[in-house]
Amino acid sequence: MADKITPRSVDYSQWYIDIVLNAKLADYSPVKGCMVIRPRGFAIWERLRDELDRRFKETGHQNAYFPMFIPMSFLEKEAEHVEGFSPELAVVTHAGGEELDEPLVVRPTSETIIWSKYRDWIQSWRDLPLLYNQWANVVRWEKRTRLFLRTTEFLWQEGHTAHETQEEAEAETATMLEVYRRFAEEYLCLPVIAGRKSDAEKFAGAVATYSIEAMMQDKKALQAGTSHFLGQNFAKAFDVQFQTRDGQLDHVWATSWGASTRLVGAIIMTHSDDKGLVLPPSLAQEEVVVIPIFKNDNKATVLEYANRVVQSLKASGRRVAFDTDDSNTPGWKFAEWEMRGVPLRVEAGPKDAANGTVVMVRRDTGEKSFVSIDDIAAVAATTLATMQKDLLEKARAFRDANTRDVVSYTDLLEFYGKEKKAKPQAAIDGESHEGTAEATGGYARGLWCGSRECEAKLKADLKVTIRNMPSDQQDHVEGVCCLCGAPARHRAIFARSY
RNA sequence: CGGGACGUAGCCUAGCGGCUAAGGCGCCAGCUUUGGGAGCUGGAUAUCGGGGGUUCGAAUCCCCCCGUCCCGACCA
Repeated sequence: MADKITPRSVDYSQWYIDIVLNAKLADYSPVKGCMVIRPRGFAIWERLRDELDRRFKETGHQNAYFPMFIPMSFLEKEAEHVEGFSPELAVVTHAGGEELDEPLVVRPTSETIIWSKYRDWIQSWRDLPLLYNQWANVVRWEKRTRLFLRTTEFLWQEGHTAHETQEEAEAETATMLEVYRRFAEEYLCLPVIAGRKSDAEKFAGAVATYSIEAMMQDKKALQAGTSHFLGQNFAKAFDVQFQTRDGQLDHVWATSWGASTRLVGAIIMTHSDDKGLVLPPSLAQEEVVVIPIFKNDNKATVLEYANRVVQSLKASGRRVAFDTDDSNTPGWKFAEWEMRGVPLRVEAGPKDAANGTVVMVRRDTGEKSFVSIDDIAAVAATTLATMQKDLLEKARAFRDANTRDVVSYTDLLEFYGKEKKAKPQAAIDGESHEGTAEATGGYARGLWCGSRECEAKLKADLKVTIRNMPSDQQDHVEGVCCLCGAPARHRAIFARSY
């Protein structure tokens, strides 16, 4: 098998690609910009999806499915929406051997087709709220793609809700942002900052966009989920009116919210190391791999012993892989299962069989311990629970260590380094490509006046953007904008981003 | 969409105008081994990314196209 994982310190982008490919999570496709998700990668998505779906249902949402083909004219009904998406649309012009009367857009998102139906389904305040979600694929023709992080076609869920009042819709937007925040932290071990996007970064057609932002190991930010307050924009575009409690007609208030297979990329980039994938136990296809270590003369004994270990773990509800292959050495298997990101490795050899113990090794820390076979199930359970907490805390500590408060433009310049680019080690060694952006900076937290000009200047000078304005940090915004010195209106998180 | 690098077996690489395209890893068979990526023997696998051109002769030189990666522009 491949043992080629480029160290992060040499080339972070290549490290990420090496992990995705070598851990067999995904592969390239014959169509540019698309990806094939392989079983080990899809298993992560499935677990993530099932848990998120559970949380949606817990908060009162139902699943539905809308078609992937959308009449071009639908998109054109909301001006900002079509303007935002038109550069990345895939359009079907021919079907059934004939040219279509009206081109069909392959959905880049489903607001328009969904609102065209909401118009039929909503008449009275008694029909509200409408809380629907769909799991689907969408297509956005991207110029520059990266496995999981930005692909032409990707999988996601999109929630679309309709409400009686503005307050109710805004509350829904906040509720779903909180669902994402908790899900990211509890289940994916991704510490995130929840907040509102600047106008420049908001969704095409939204009144306000909120996001959760995670920090990758190269200190760049990655948007891991979004929740939009759409106001009455789509209701007006699709003429969705309802009869209010006092007999008036009013347009409904809307939200939409989504998270995608990009989350898989975020998980890989947050937790993994130079040996391969590291996964939160919650997401791992197998939580434990049991590796028997035998010689020909003790093979039967060891396998029987190891099988007892496997049965004990399975009986306690663990997802277990049992690697009985006899053509590879234990060392090879250790490396292989580490690359695959299995959280716990249990080694059972002749010495262990004699002592009634096993060797247990944590993937995240490499820590080894000897455990009695009688305790294996209990110890595995507590160790996995600990790992789930530790991964979050490790990521949080990394983020906090790379977050700095800034008060002036000078601070920002110093933090991010003006146009600073480092040659990767490969280039220094005389090989290959131009420099990749050095892992400088991180999150800068500072005050902002709210002007588009300041934001644009920062992006032009340093490629740094406002990630969001943290919802829980908008009290006591007193002082001046760290960019222009005008009175500040918001506290913002700045970063380079994916 | 612009700039750069690359494309030879599943993967990595050699060959850079001349005979039957070479090696390592992996794969298959057998033997042997197994506590951190074992060893021996035998075997299979290449329209040299695709098309066109130059030439007596092209993996090798030229043109066009396609793809991947990196940088930029664009973008959630």
